[in-house]
Amino acid sequence: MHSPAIVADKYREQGRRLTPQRKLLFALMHGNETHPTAEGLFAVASKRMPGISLRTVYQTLDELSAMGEIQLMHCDGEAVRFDSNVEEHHHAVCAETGELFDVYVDNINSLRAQLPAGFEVENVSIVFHGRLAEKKSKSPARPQTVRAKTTKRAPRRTSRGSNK
Amino acid sequence: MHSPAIVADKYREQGRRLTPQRKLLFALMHGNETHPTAEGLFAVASKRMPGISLRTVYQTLDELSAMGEIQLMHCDGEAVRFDSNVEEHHHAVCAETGELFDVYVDNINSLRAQLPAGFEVENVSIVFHGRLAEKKSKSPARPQTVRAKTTKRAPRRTSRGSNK
DNA sequence: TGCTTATTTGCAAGTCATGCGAACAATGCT
DNA sequence: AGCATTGTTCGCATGACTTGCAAATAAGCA
Repeated sequence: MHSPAIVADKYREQGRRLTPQRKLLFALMHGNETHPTAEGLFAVASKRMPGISLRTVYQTLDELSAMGEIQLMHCDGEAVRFDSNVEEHHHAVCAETGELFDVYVDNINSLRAQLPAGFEVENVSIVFHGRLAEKKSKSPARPQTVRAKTTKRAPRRTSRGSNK
Repeated sequence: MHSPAIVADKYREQGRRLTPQRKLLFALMHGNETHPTAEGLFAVASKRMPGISLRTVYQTLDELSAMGEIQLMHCDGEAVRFDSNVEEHHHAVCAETGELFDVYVDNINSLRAQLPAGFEVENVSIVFHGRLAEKKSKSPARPQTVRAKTTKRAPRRTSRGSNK
């Protein structure tokens, strides 16, 4: 996502108005790597601007995504998460914490996939499910070859609806 | 998913009862490659057994997934789809029709991914988004190299809630 | 056949999102 | 600055998809 100033310009160019709510949300999303849900962002925004409406958060996020400034990301059956990173990238989800990380994969084209006849791929999304080992060493992330346990994918549980 | 007879045995072994509803649903899911939603399966089941409850369909599907006979599959923000294929495989979604196809990828381990430090991958899920070209030739699906347009991923729309 | 206990059902309730319209406020103009 | 115009915000209603619950049923067994 572009800087708040640039996004503001794009807004103006489109005849949209710059409200305090929008300014706040631009700032909160810029450089945000937490992949927040609307509710999550709303919670943060509410601290700085009590009274802001969840409806406005949804609305602004929708605008930003329509403008290509952020991306929507559905993970399992959870609430939509918003990603300020619009570069081509993928994700890793920690089964422990639910945290979501950006992952860059540089050789997607080398995948050998048995696609249906006549299927034209427009884009591929890859999600690595796993968990963060108890952080012992803190070696920086570096390219590595995936080594997924070749176990059958464990039936993941859905989880929308009541959870009381 | 195993044959209805085998699934029935597993049910009996677990002290579960064999009801007509369950038998029907076993039969409908066995070999089913349409990745139906609960509502979809309910619609089909209702024809053969008017009066069957959507609640029962959900319940039976949950049991089957808990027993590892089927898998849950979340695609974008849509309703959960149930997959009778529990082998390790992936999916392709047609943006045109929403159809979902099984895809086998044989060299996932060769992906070069920049994962967070200390992230242990348990499994990877890959979804190919694209569309089925107007079926002109009908050459059988054969292994091929993915050739995704390297365009930025188009912001996909979420779509739950009203659609009236 | 009669019991015991698992199931089925229908409805209420819950979560995440969007539709809608009235009250508000950013902009542009004078 | 004052005012009109029209885009925005906000709260509530509505909607889609699921799950919780409890009463009514019906498997499986003696």
